[in-house]
Amino acid sequence: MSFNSTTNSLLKSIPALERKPTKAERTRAEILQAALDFFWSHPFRELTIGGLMSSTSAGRSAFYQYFEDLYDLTETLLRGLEAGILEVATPWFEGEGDPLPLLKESLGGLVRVCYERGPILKAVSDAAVSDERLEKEWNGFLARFDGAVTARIEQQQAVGSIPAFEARPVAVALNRMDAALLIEAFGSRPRRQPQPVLDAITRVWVSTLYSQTTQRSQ
Amino acid sequence: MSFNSTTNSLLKSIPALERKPTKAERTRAEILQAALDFFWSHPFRELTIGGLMSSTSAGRSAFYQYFEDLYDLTETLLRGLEAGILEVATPWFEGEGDPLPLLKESLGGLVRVCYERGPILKAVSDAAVSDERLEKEWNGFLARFDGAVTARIEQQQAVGSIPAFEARPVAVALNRMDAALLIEAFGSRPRRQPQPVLDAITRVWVSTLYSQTTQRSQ
DNA sequence: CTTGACATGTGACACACTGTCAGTATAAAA
DNA sequence: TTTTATACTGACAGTGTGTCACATGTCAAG
Repeated sequence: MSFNSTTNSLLKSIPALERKPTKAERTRAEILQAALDFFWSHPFRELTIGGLMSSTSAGRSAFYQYFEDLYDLTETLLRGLEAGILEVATPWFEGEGDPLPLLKESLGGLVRVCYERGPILKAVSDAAVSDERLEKEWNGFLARFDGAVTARIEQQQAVGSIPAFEARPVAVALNRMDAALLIEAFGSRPRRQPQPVLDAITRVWVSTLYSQTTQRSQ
Repeated sequence: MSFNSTTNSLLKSIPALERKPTKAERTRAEILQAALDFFWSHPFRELTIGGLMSSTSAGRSAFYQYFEDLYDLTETLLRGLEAGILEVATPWFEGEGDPLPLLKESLGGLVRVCYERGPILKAVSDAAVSDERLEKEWNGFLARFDGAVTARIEQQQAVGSIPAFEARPVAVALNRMDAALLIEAFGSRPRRQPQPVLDAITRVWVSTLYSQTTQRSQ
């Protein structure tokens, strides 16, 4: 009754240029899909090349035709995730007009994407600590958001919608909070309810950036 | 001119009951110290039992007399760190009177302790993703702070010093931000300046908890 | 001291996983 | 079909782990 409906979801070929995927493309997609399925029910540490490949039609050695190692594979998943997140974050990053609704829209999109692909997020961040190369990619991924948020804060500080303070450390703080919270909430089953997570994140962002605070100095 | 001044810093025996440490205690302390030294200049992933023990006076197998594996050793370091942090966090958790200065004192202490022992923090959080047992300990460690912060928020919401909202998710968000930021800032050399980190953390905590926000609803 | 008993440490082993390579099978092109 | 390039495989060596029987060290009682 059911069949694997997402096997080719990773190819994302441009419809116009569609053509029969070659054997190599199919095997590669099969491996990626197997990894993805795995991450929905197991942590990264339990993944081995042998185990992964035995859930595909190819033997263990075939893995090395497509990926250097498990971290390389994981990096591929990260790239897809980054694209997805960047897309939903656009409103606040680039939108015009009242920034508060834009921020809320972006945070809502972020939570939605991470709810849908939480295990990828968790797998990547787990894997990153064990591999220098992937760790750099992961840090780069985070740093790109840090940069974008910093720029946006500074731009809005210039026009007075955000109070004056050193933008980057606050941007980093907010982004790290997002990442840690989203991983914890949606990284593995059972996932938490998205709404309270969104509410908490929104509260912290909004009060940090858009509330007229009366912070007494030291 | 210099000598290893901290070799026995891990024993922490009660001064009154001091007595000559047995051979086993000395070896154990030597291993812990070697690990600590290691973490100041290398990430957890580069630690192996063989490498660790070859920087001590004992052979590789002796390691297993004292620890189950590297995660067990790392757990020992976590326990010491938790004690240190709990101590400096007391003011806001338990103090009486105007909560804002208490919070600032606690956050200041937190940043100071983590600046001093950042590599431990990073080593533990790195190691945790690779080992189920240590991961549980680490989550427990975080959860204890979540609980304490949640309780404190709710108590102050009851007396009106903090606005009404669901306390736990916000507590979790703030704690995860702290952890991620402190690890990133102080987890490995070169460490960042403590002051901007403290400022950013303080800003987020204070504006989230103690500023009269005018958050427009959705 | 010397002895004995217990505490501490060791070398050698089996295991699991990794990454490589020469050679084979299979798919695609001619 | 034949040819050629591509995809795949099994066997191997390497690295690190954890365990075991045995060796060595320590220290108190005789």
